[in-house]
Amino acid sequence: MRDRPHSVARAGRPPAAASLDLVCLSAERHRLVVLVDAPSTPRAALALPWQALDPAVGLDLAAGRLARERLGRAPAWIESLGAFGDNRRHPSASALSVAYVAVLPMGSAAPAGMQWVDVQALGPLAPRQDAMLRAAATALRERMDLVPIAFRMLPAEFTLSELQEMYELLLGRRLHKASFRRALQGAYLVEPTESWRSEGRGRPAQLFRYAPRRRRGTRRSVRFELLQ
Amino acid sequence: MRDRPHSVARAGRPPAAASLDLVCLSAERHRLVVLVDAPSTPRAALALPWQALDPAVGLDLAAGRLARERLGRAPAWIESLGAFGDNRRHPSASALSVAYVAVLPMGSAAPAGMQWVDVQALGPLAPRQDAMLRAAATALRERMDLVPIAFRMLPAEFTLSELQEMYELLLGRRLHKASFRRALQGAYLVEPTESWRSEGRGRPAQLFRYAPRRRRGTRRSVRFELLQ
DNA sequence: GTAATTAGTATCGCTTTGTTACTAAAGTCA
DNA sequence: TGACTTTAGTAACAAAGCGATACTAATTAC
Repeated sequence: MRDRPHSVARAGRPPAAASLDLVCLSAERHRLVVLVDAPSTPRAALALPWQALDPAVGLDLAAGRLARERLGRAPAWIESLGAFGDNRRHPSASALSVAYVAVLPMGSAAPAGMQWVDVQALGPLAPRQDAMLRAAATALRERMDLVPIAFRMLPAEFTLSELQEMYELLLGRRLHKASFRRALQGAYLVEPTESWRSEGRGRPAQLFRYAPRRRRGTRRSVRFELLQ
Repeated sequence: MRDRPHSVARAGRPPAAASLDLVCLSAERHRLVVLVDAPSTPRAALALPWQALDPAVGLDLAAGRLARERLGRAPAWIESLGAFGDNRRHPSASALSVAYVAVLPMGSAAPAGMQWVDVQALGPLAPRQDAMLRAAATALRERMDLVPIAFRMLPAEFTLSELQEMYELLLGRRLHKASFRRALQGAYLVEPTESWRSEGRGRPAQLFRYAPRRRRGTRRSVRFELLQ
């Protein structure tokens, strides 16, 4: 077994001052999945990938490196999730953790030594990492209006039904097909490709790609209905 | 001069592993203001309030205490802003900082030894604290749809014109009076009081208070227009 | 008194949105 | 082959939302 960062704490050396954790999310068959280290024994506790925080390296840079190292590729999107340190246990035994949230397109294979796990049916996670996971899921939902997260969780070419299903997965509710497409068209965010995909039964679907175009900034009224 | 947390670094002792910083925002005459330590000399650099992070205390708890200590009262709203550590200088000389953002109602007096400063016309701030301030202003704008931030930046009783001006200040654009009030009424967020306020010229305005009522969850369509 | 100023509302027309219903193109199965 | 099912995609209508203009109301300034 390779010498993983875990061993810093496991070996009994003084725990690092802080850890850097990665919540990497993706989708699989209408389920939100998170990337965890494959447990060495079937009953071992699961853990999000993490490493000791190197004070000499900037956070964004260190998080990007951690992601590329563990994923074998750059994530489709990564952003700071925040600091976590409310006395909840963490595999590093550190008092403080800095977490980043990242996404991969659905269907990405799990890197060696890791696996995708349904966030709904997730085994025991250290309490602080559990808080990170819940914060990450909330962050995806709250930021998908501002950042093209749903598009990043799809392959480069996708059908509009896949896009709508991704939105439904992240929002946790059903959307209306005609309204969804009308709003999407009005936003000039996608462009059609020449390809069509036939997926078993039914009419083939046209493939689109994310290609946002400059459009008139139509600032809308204030939304009060999400408050409280 | 009292022994401020600053002296931890200034005295030449080993810098703390991390700092805990507070970006406390409020409003003054259509300007967003931030609370800074009053400089000892007129040309000294300004600094956001901060202290060395105690690893034994949870982050939310420590931030709440720091706020109450420095403000002399609990803030009207406080929330984690994130971790900052990208090699930018910080008064603590620490490699890592955890920041919280808080708001006080407009018109709150600055505590002793501190002052409100217009965020637009702000003197030199340590680069990392400058990044926190910009992140805090962005966080207010992006989260005011989900959290009643504008209401927390007003006194308990306020006029609808004051509320609209607060929204305009945070959003950075003008809003339409009739539309604003129609949307507000439809959301059942405020209730009128018996009081009216006469503010110099013009017709007196009725005072309202924030009193959100249970309302039918009218989930709306997806917003694509803020993307990219 | 009249004018100016701010608060608050009514109404109109346009846009956005939800719904129902439709057409299109594929597979399934008798 | 042809009826049925399934999924993709669109049309059309009604209802709701929204922006603009214009109005009334209550106060101060003169």
